Amino acid sequence: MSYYFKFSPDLKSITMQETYSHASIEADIQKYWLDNNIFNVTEDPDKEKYYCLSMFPYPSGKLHMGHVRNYTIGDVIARFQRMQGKNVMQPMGWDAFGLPAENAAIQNNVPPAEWTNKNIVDMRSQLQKIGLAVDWNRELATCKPDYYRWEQWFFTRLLKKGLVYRKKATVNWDPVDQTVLANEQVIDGRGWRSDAIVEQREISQWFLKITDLGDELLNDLTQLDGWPRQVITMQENWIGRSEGVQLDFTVADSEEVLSVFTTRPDTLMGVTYVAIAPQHPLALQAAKNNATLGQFIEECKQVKSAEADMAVMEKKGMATGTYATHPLTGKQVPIWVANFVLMSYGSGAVMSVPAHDQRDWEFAKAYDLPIKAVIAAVGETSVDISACAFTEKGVLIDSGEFTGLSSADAFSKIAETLSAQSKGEKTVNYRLRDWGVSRQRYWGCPIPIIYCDSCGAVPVPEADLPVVLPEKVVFDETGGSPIKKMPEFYETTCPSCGKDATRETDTFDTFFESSWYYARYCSPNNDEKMLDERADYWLPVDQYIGGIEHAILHLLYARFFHKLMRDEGLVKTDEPFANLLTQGMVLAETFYKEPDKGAKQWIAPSALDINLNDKGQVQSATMKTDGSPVIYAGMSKMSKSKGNGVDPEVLIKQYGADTLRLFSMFAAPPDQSMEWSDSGVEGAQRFLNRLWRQLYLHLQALGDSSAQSLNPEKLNDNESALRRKLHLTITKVSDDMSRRFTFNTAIAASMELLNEVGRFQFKGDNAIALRHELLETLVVMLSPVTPHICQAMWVALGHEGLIVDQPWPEADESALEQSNVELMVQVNGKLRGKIKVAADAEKQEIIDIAMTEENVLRFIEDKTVRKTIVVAGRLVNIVAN
RNA sequence: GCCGGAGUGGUGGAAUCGGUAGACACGCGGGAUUCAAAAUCCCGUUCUGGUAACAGAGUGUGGGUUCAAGUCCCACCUCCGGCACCA
Repeated sequence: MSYYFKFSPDLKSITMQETYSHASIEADIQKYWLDNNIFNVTEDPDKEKYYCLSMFPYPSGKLHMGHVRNYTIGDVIARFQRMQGKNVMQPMGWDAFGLPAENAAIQNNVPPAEWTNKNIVDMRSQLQKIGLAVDWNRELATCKPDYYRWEQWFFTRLLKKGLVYRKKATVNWDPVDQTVLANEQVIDGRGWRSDAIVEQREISQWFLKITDLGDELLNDLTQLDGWPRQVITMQENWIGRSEGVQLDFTVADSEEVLSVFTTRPDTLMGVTYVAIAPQHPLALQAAKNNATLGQFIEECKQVKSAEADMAVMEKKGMATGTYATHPLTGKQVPIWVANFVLMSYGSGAVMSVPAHDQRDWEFAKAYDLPIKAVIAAVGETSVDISACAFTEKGVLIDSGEFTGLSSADAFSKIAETLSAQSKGEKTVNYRLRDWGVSRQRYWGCPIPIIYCDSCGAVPVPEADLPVVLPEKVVFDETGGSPIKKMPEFYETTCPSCGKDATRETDTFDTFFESSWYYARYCSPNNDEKMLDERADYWLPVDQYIGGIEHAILHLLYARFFHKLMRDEGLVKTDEPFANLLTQGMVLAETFYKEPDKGAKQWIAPSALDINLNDKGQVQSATMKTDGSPVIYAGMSKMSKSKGNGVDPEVLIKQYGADTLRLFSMFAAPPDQSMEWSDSGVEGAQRFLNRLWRQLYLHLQALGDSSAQSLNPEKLNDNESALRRKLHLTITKVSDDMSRRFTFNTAIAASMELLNEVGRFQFKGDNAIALRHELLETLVVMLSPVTPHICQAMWVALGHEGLIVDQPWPEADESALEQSNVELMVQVNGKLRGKIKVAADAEKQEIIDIAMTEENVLRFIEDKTVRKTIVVAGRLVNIVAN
């Protein structure tokens, strides 16, 4: 193998050839970084710390472009911050529990642990080829007992504090495979393997009281000014704090009470029925003597409990035949079973005011229930209750003693009246529901609980932790959890009384692991404690980077967990992530064939000949194998199922990591989706080649002599303008990198500058010195994005050591000054000319010059000037008619 | 359905605080180099009219505010993300 150039092992010299080859350079530099622990960091109280974190990957076995994009964004930020002089920590690890390992186990007959561990090895080596500035000493995998033991311990602490409880909740039950299915395993209401109609089943599960911290989770969002506005809004809406009244309807001829929450107690006098969930005990009771009702309740079990499914399904209901007593009027209203009322949300019952709630209105219309208007519009607006519900606030009518009150007054008055009679109370309610953490799956962290007939649910004592998940298991076709069939796992004795007892076989939701990994990175290898004082140095995370799809669940659970850890004295801050950057998806072209019968068959673009028209659009595509035509389906998310993914490992081999990184950062701003383009990658490579060649030619011109120091005073006008451009570019790139995170425009500005350097005639030693400043600065500014080639060029420029330890360039204010500025001249808002004026010209002077501009005159000569507007440094607008 | 976001040339995108629409790149067209090709370099490239200068139109659709709107306001259309057991 021949090397175009070769580093000396100490990074002290390089023989630069005319053309750039990534092959040897990248591997050499990566090895240097790893061997010399360049990115391993320790706590240094004298330096400003910077914790840069990208969401850790699920070890699927194959790196995809989404990963490359995510980790490159983080890496660019980490390197940039290090060049700002900060003590930067960028860790990496594995979100290693989860469903895909179980699927692989069924498919390939490999135990999930073995499959996962192999994937981690493969993916680590793929990740390292991207050239990330990662401290690999901190690596963790959530499926290792030394990680998950701490969340088991923490769970038992929470249990003792009363923040954990057990209640029944619905799951998707596959009656054929006799197993619980994840939502994604239910397709059109059927089990993905068995094709059996899935039922909703109620089983006992563990919950964390996230609603206890609802107010704090909401209020502390105001601390997160480094988060995108949209994510804050989504979290606010998700938490959905509302103030209302919790009130009781008594069930006629019974001791039972139906407790309901309403945000509109002012409409209480308009209640004409009460709706309860199909699983509600009262519904089940009523069904005992009512076969039709029983059948309806059975049907309701077939609707998936996902909110989206609930929202679009047909609203159905049936009368129970029982009645509830209105708390104020004492009148009887019918109790209906409704398929849209969730048992697991609130008390499983709602009061219905069809006149003033659209969903209740539609239900009442469908089942011919009475509609009683109790709110009238304020002012002249008339309300037609027969067309739709009137949901605004207004003035109470037909409401007995409350008639005439405004909605706001009635809210308090009715709440007081209920309270005085002990029938209700003002309450704060959240849309947010408590976090169900039980999963009936194998590949997860065992929930550390032992069930004893005498003592109940007993937490596993600290000394017995961790409860280790057995890794040598055999999966059967149904996908049921193997540990549920392993007596050697679940048979145990009660820690309290010593009698025979049963271990919990459910495992934690994998969001449990991802809720605190960012903190554990700060205290690696501590087998005495979950976290230690090192976490106080690093936390909070200064910059968190990950997919927008995690905007709600993961980020909310992690914020919640952080507050729980704070209350336990494990961390000192209120919030885990000071700044958040949400990256968009990676898209690629998709093609499919549509067989006569059956579903679309997706074809990988690599298997096709794609014909473009003369405008470069996809015209048609045919199979490489037999020339048969396929259909172009536009851009969609890269995925296995659509076969439109590209393999980063192959691309790195072909183009190099720098080219791939450069393209990923250049193609779109990080928060937008990014379209994959083969020719775009080639364009990125061309740019690196041009940069390399410019530097090569420059160094050739210099020969053995080193560049003179630049004398800015002696530059001619063109040279000064070019130098001004350089320092403007420094300002722009610095802002793009640190504040805006628009790496695409930072790169574009560097390209623009290099284009000018290529066109410029540098004559004389001082001009050559200017070119040296230009190229050297470009190399430094591009180094966070393309660290390998820039390191090589840095050495070629005659420097020793690491470019990542160079200070970031600062713009020279004196280079930015200019004597003349160009202004646009508009007439009636339309651009008609351009003028050059002195930078300090007065307004009148500018207008006078603008008025003499030939093309401007054409548009104003037969008109009267009514107004002139001068925007400093930008434009002049002359209003004339 | 609910919550959040996005729509700009042939394409990805730029225009940061209401002030030059289309930076930068891809693609395409033309040229140079070459025996030829690849690679590289140079020029052109929103649309319409015009040799050109220039003019008119133009940022999903329809209205509005303003000297000035891709940017602000109202209504709508389409696409994307999330909706609690995919991660």
